[in-house]
Parts: sequence; C-alpha cells; structure tokens
Amino acid sequence: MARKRFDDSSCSVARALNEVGDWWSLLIVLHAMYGTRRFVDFQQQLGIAKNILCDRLAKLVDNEVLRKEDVGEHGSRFEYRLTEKGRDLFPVVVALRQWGDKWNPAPDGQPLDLRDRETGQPIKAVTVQNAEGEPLSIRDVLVVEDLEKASNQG
Amino acid sequence: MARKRFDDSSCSVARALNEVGDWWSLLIVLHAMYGTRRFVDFQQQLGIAKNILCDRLAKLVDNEVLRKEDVGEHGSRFEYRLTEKGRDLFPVVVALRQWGDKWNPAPDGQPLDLRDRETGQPIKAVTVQNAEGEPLSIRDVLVVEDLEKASNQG
DNA sequence: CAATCCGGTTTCAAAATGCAACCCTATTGG
DNA sequence: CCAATAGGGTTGCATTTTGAAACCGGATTG
Repeated sequence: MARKRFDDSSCSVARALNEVGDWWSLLIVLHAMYGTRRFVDFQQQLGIAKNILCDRLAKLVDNEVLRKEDVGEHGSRFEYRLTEKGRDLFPVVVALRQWGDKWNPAPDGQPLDLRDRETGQPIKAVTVQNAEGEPLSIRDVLVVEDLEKASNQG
Repeated sequence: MARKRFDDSSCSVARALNEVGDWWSLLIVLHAMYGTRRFVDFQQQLGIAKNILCDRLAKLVDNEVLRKEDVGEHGSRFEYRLTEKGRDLFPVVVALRQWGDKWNPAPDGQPLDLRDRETGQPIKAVTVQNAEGEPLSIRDVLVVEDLEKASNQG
C-alpha cells in the first residue's frame, strides 16, 4: 500500500519528516550545504538514480527547501539552491552528523571538522539548552501540553 | 532494486541516516522519548503496521538505539527503552521539531512546548554555536578537510 | 473454558526504488 | 556540416518495501 504521509499530523516532527524524512532528501540538503547545485553533481556525489533524484529535487522545490534557478548559460542549465527554509536545516544536519561521528565513527578516518570561519575554532556540540544556554538532557525537559500547567511550574 | 544503504559511507550523516533515516525510526525514537515503551502503545500512537513496527524495533535494537527488556510480568511482555545512544538523538529530534514548528506550523494548534523542568522556562532554539556559544549560520562555518588547513585559519 | 491481550509472523496487493535505455536541446570539435 | 558529448530529464521494467488484515501461541482474565 501507499507509504503513509504525515502532512496533517499534529506532530511537527512528523510533518518535518514528511518533507525531509526519506533516505535521500536530507543527504541532498547536506550536499547543497556543501555547495553542490547542479543535477549531475548531486547525481555523481550521491550515487543516486536519476529518476529518484529528479523526484526528490522536485519535492524539495515544492516544499520550498530548494529553489530551482535557470542559469541561462549553455542552453537549459539549472541550479538548485537552498532557500532560507533549507538553510534552517543546518542544526538538524549538524546534530545528526555529530551523533553519527560519536556513535558510528568512520572505520577509516577522523570525523569531518566544522569550524567557525572567523576564529578557526571548532564548533560546539549541538545541544538542547535552557534559557541560560546550559545543556539539557531529555530528563531535564518537560513537555507542556497546555499552558495552564506551565504557570504552575515556574 | 534494493534500497541503497550507507553502512560504510565515509559520511557520518549518511551512516546516521542508515540507522534512523527512514520514515518510521525517528518517530519511534521520538515516542520513546515521550515515555512509550510497549509494542502495542507504539503501534496505536503511531498508526504503524505491526510487521513494520516489528522490523523497525528490531533494527533499532540491533543498532543499539533501543534496548529490549523482558519485563516478566503477565507472561512474555517486553519494554523497548532508549539506550544512551538513543537518548543522544534528543538534539536531533528537538531541532527537527523546531524546524517543523517554524516552517510548517500545525494547522490548528500552537507548537508543542518544551521547558526546562527546573525553572519552567522555555528551552532555547537548537543552533550550531561557536566556542563562545554564539549561534552560527551555515555561512559562518568552514569545513576543514584536513588538519593542515585548520592551523592556517586561526 | 471462552474471550482477550501481547507480541509477533504470514500473505498478498500496491507503491517505491534502482538500473538501463532513451530523448531533446545545446555546445564543442574536426 | 556532422558527430560526439553534456545537462537534465522521462520511460520501462524487475526487485524491494510497505501496509492491511488474517492468523498464531502463550498467559490472564471472567
């Protein structure tokens, strides 16, 4: 049967996964963040079938994660570029990368190194933080279902 | 043909997606974070087919994201609980939730509210940060391919 | 002793995926 | 001018994956 979709789910994680939750979409976004813009480059770097790439790019454009731009040169050439919505996936991608590096380190090499362009310092691990910027684990966090309860907590 | 896997990819994002990058796995982890532990509860809350749930739970256990625990009561009953590796997906899930809330707000209600259990204050948005804790956009970040280059940057 | 719950497995149709082949436009090379 | 090549796709087809519902087997409840 048809794969389930979560367009109308009340859960924003489900809605998010609806747009970037399949095997390829987030990898396409990742490579776009590294600077890839052209169809052929995505195809070669990812090793993805052309029809699947076509489909995913179209969906990402539909969902306004990417923007398809006609770069007039040399006949019909296009560039797929991140929108603000797409760039906003940066923390998701970095968090996922750090998780992968921590729990499934590359068999061969050292993890990819991301640094502050200005200072050259390594970036911090992506964490959930309280108002003061202190990291919170899942146990330190409370899910507030309705706002009444919240005021009882402070 | 078979879906491509990325077990041996040199990209840690690809390796991470290999474990939690399908439609259901991250939602299962999310519900586990909310406290769901039983097969039937996952099934009902997610609306997932039993065979698929079976398969995903087994894979998450294989990958040590979940732990399957025999809780002896009432014959054969099990609980699926997050491991440390699984709990470590917290920033990924929260980042994804915030992205979903920002760009695909729920048609009806307000976004789910996560708060610091101690202070009752809302948590901060998950961001990529430099060593000082200042948020960095993708343009502020440099990918260092090899460590030689890094020292030229400071 | 029948009904029910839990945690599955099996069966089977409907999708999704991957590969290869093909298409059309445009550019380059000789 | 003609052939070869590149970009960006589309089409066909075989293989997987998915989803729904049926079935299963032990344990508990009534």
